[in-house]
Amino acid sequence: MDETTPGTDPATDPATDPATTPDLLDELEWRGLLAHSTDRDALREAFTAGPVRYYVGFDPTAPSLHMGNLVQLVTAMRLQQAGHVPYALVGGATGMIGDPRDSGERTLNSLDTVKDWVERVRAQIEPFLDFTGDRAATVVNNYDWTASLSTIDFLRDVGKHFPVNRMLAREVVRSRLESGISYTEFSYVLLQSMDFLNLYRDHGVTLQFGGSDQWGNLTGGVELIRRADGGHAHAFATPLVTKADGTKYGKTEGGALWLDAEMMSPYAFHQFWLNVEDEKAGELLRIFTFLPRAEIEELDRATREEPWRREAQRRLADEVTTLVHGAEETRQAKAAAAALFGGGDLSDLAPSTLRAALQGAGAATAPRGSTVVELLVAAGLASSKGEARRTVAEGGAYLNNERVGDPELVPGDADLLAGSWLVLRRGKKRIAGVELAS
RNA sequence: GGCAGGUUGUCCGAGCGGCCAAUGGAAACGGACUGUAAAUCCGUCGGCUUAUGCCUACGCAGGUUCGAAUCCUGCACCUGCCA
Repeated sequence: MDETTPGTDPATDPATDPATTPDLLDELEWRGLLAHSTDRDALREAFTAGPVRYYVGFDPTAPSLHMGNLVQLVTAMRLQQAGHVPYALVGGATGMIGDPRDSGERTLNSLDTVKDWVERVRAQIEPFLDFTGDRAATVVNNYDWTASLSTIDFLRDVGKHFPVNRMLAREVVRSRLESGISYTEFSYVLLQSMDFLNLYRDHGVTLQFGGSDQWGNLTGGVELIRRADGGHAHAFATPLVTKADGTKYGKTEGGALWLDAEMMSPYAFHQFWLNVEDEKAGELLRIFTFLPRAEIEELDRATREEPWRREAQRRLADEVTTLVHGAEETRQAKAAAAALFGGGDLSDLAPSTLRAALQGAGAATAPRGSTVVELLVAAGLASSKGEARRTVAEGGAYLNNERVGDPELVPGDADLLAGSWLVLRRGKKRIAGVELAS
């Protein structure tokens, strides 16, 4: 992460360019960020009345945040840039419980694991927000006010405000009644609602947003503030980002779209956005970038009229990768892709360019004398020798951009690029470098 | 606590003594076509020194049998009905 976040660019910063920036609520609406919300007019009024303190939570369910969380991070940035005050909550407590999901009961993580993930998540969140000035962000951890809470207090002060019949009516809960749901997960909504109440009381926070799967938890908090304190708070939910066919993103390439560079290289991250379907490019530009309306509409037009140029995808990939990994990593990812997908002869590339490209795409080492099958496995392009053999048999294996027919082929010195490198490819897009140990 | 049903490969879901590494669908992967897009069509889809071979796998542990995902016993978990 570096300082090249779009927020620091005056040309795209809504807060410093009020003349071209419509009302914040209109802006969120235009970007398709309001999947659900409490009273919109009330929310609009609150936004115009003055700085709103708002919060968004991140549960440590993994060592890194992912694409779904990025929607919230970027949205939090938008609100801050529009003059409102962010509170980012890390779920040290809620992460110990786990919110109910359709796929079934979660496995509880240990306290140590959750604590470790909390710190990682906190570190990931911080670069996205501005911690200076009069709208400085604050990071809070719900473990701080939950850990010492007694069961009796919890049941009297919080539980009393939750009618079980209403809780049972929730979509997730209903869907889980057949397959089973523990009391622990069933109670999750109480914890998150209590978070909102606490932030409302102690920090004057009056708005919470989150993913649309959180809608029940968001309204739970609004309800609780009303019942417990007679207060009025707002909530909105961002849409679930899906592929053009409605299925979830991140099922390819072996898992979720992680923000952590160790878990997903900036190159792979950049490639993901670059390969987005035409129909989704505009939507994703609206959600994930700070490009102004006119520019996005121009990119929409480009996609419609000259889809093969993929201008929208290129711009999307550059913007989002820069936001998450910084300008330098983005430059390298692009350079790597240009070198590897350039279509030219790989041996024409300068050794330094090739090496840098392969480092970005993924590099491994293997002993000399390895067969193509062994190299594919070493490069991580196949998970077993059997799979590697199959790939060769299917005509999907390439060595230095040449299709390989013999699984037992042993590359010789003449095949080495930049001294000791081989470029392995599986299919059209999956590329990795292997350096032969001497 | 009682009775009934269930637990199969990444997921869903067949199989109900040998022909089962296990039908089918989805996902995924590869090819063709393209634009590193979508759709479509074709192929692949447990592992291994590629083998009329071995290993691992049908909730867990035992047992019956020449032979078990399939039968028996115990255990665990899930669901439903009754208390």
